[in-house]
Amino acid sequence: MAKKQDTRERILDVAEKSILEKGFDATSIEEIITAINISKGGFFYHFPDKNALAHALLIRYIEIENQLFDDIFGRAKELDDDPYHTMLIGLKMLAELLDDLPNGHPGCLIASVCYQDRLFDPLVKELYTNALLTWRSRFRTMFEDIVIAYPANEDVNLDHLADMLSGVVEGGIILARALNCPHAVATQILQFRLYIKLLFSPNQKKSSPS
Amino acid sequence: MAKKQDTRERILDVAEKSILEKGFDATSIEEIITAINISKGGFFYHFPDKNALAHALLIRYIEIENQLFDDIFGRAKELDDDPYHTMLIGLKMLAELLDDLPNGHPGCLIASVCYQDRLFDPLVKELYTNALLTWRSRFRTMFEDIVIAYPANEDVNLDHLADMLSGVVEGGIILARALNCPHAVATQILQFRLYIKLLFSPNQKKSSPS
DNA sequence: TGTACATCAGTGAACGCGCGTTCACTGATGTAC
DNA sequence: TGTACATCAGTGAACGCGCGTTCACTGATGTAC
Repeated sequence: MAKKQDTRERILDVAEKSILEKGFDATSIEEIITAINISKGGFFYHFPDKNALAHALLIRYIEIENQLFDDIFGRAKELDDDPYHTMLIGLKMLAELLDDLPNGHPGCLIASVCYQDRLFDPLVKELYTNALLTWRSRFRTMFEDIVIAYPANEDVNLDHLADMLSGVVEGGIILARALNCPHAVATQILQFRLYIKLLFSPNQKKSSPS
Repeated sequence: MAKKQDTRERILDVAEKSILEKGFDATSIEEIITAINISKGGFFYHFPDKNALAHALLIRYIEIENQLFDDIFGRAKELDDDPYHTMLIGLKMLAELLDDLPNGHPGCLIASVCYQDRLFDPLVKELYTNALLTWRSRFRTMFEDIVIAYPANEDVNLDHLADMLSGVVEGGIILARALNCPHAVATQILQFRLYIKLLFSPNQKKSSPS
């Protein structure tokens, strides 16, 4: 039972790594079971079919991501509970954390899967659509708190702003991979942080509408 | 000969569409030739193997993208050759253009391929790394021109800033796909535009260092 | 404590299907003289 | 203008390999009495 969970986790680990490097279809069950030394039957004992693997992988990935956001922005709030500064601290911590990963961020499962969405049943797409909507409302709430004390220097849609964090991370990961530069994720988050800083900065005049 | 180019283009068209939906490995030669009614031999007359297809696809994609940037920012400069305003106009035009596509942006081949990079030979990776570096230097040059007349309100690395345009577009496309919202690409570009606007805006005080 | 049975976490052989690639051939068009 | 030959843009059958999935079986552990 401890062993059951263990084997399952090992399947997920090695599958995730391979999927991020080659995509879902090119990741064969054969290669997964070879890597962790079990038989085909062993794999199908844990997952009814290959699609269930994608499903389980995404659930695990989203959970970890949520935990990470909870931890980071929770800690940021402890350090300074002014909403504007909580956000700036959290973003800096997020950038640092992603920059300190040994081999850089390995890639986002959501991006990988959403560029292959025709391979999966609609349940899988629903899974990551909901995750993105959760993140939108999480960060939107934080921006709403900011706006109360720090009116934005330009008209801005808070949903779009909240989505931008997810978008900048996804884009940063693609830059990191394509440019062979793991630091790109952190530098892009810091660009976003600067945008937030300027947007709600109290010590500048409201600029004229464009 | 007109026909040769025609068949080749039809292969590329249908392959690109499928690759953006399912990924490279899951896109079979069988399905491509069925879609455009040629035989297997017909496919292999145009491409020595499947990898050559990816190569040709990327070359074509990058060329089109370059042309698009030339057109948009060239036109923007015609409208207002002050570098700050050229940039703001170009970004708005880019957002509008991507928003007007009938079914939204179909996806970025570079993102698709870089999330499956173990499938390809190093030449393919080199191709899109170079493309990204080209775009970096293109936009960096534009920002250098801006900075002369409009000193930035915060310290910023112009390479990172230039990369951010590519990153925001990539991230925006992922948001658009994952949220079923084609407009996300445009809204994210407009967020980036607002960042640029604030960063170089002349009518605000320099804020204190963080 | 011993025994019978059930469940868990797999094994390993077999299957049929679809894939990428090869290759001998072909009919239409272009070129040389 | 006619003929011979070359090239172009494919056809279509054949190949072997690896894939996802099924299934009868198994040995270790847990549970009931």
